[in-house]
Amino acid sequence: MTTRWQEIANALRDRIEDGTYPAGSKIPAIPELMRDYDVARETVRQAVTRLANEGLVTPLRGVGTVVRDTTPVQLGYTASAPARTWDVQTGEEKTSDRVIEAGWETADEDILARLQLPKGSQVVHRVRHMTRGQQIAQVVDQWIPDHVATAIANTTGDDLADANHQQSTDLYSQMTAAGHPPAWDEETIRSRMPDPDEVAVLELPVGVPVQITYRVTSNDKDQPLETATFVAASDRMSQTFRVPLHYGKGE
Amino acid sequence: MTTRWQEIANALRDRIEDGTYPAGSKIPAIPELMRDYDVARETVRQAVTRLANEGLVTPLRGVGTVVRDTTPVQLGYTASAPARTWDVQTGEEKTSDRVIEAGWETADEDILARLQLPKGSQVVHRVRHMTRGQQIAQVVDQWIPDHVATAIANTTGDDLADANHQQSTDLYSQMTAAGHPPAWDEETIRSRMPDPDEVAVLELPVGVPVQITYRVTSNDKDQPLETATFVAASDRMSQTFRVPLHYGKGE
DNA sequence: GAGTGGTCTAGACCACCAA
DNA sequence: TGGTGGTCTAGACCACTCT
Repeated sequence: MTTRWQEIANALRDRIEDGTYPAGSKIPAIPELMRDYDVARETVRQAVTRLANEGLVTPLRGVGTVVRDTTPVQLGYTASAPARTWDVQTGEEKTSDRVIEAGWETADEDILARLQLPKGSQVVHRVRHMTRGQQIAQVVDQWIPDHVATAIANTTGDDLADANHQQSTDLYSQMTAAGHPPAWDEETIRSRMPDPDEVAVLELPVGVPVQITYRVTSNDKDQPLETATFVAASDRMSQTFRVPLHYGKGE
Repeated sequence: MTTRWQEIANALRDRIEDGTYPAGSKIPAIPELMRDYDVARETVRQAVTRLANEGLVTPLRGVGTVVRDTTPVQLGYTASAPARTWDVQTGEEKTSDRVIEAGWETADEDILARLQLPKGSQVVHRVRHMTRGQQIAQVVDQWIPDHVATAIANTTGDDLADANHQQSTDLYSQMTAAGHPPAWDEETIRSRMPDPDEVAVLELPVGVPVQITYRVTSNDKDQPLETATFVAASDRMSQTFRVPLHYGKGE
């Protein structure tokens, strides 16, 4: 059984996918769809809302319902991509990475587990915003254990817990300088629909999920040096990994 | 300005998050919410629909609107996790990996680019379903160039283009046996809302995005041996990568 | 059968944008 | 000012589940 609003949604989706309504154009206005399909306003709205939740269109008050550009981000299949890249799609937009908040805090249970620290441990907590163009593409929560942050402060003079003290060099280099070179990290990726806070910060359109990355960075003795949680707008970010395999060499 | 339905959605979300309505329980029925907030039926439905689209609840006809278990999948922060794992969350459920379709086809533009093949090249195309428990967790589309598939057929006798010919050994081992050992792969991950087909195949609840992985596997001369597109239900799958870093050793 | 959610209507009012 | 989408109502009927 397909309902009335599903019929309408399917018909509109077909026309979006076959190019009848190309990206940037508008689908017919609600009153027009009401006449076309001889249904009530709310029925049309149900259909349009569905398409919005699929990420296909963005309704704009006073303007119309415009078709979004959902071009797959999968451009740039160069075999030599770096381990972690921004999307190639939009080319030369300006990117930045700013520390918004920083300070000491008592780590909660989750962070303690990730960093393998005893209960009550102090850590440096930093919040970073990574932007591309005018929009925030990614929010990063980062935690660094006491002894690592202190070592960096003593060696390089950089106070990680001070948001105004902008570090020019990246954290991994600072760790290395402080005698804690990172050897590997482990990244776990999942995605889900955003909560209202995330919608606000990332300025997410309806129907765009967030991609979450949990990272733990460790040294060559498998001792955690840092952990971070990345929350990325999935229409602005993708991640690429290069994974070494071990075949044909005695395995 | 917060609208009436947003108020209701926010109130319900708060109670879900603070544990008043724990996972598996039901939020109040629509008629009850109508009385509580003194609004019309559609207004309540709007609020509930929103929560469903956020992935927090699943309305069930004849039953009620139940709170979904959104426990983060981030369990198992063992520093020694394998490069690619199923979620640890649900423990010992049975998993399977079945070839649903297989055959030769002329590769389209996208696949040609990934495999660095000339126009008109023939490839083996396989569709696999990876299930956990009763549900399909992941759909895999896989393409293998002519010369690799032929080499495997000649060496091992396994016909990749035959869905009924179930291979017991995995593809990477078959490649290695056929003289094409894979050296590394590159995986690009993004996520988006599912289209209706994906909703049907993966039996996705409302509000659950799909996580897409594009993989290209290459040999030590950077020649592509295989490419695949994974479409995973993001509430059933997460991916973990272990990334080697290069600090403190002359860099 | 009683209770749940799902669809749909006809009409109203509001917020927003562009000419 | 006229057209766009967004919210809300009061009521109806339907599909489904459980007892």
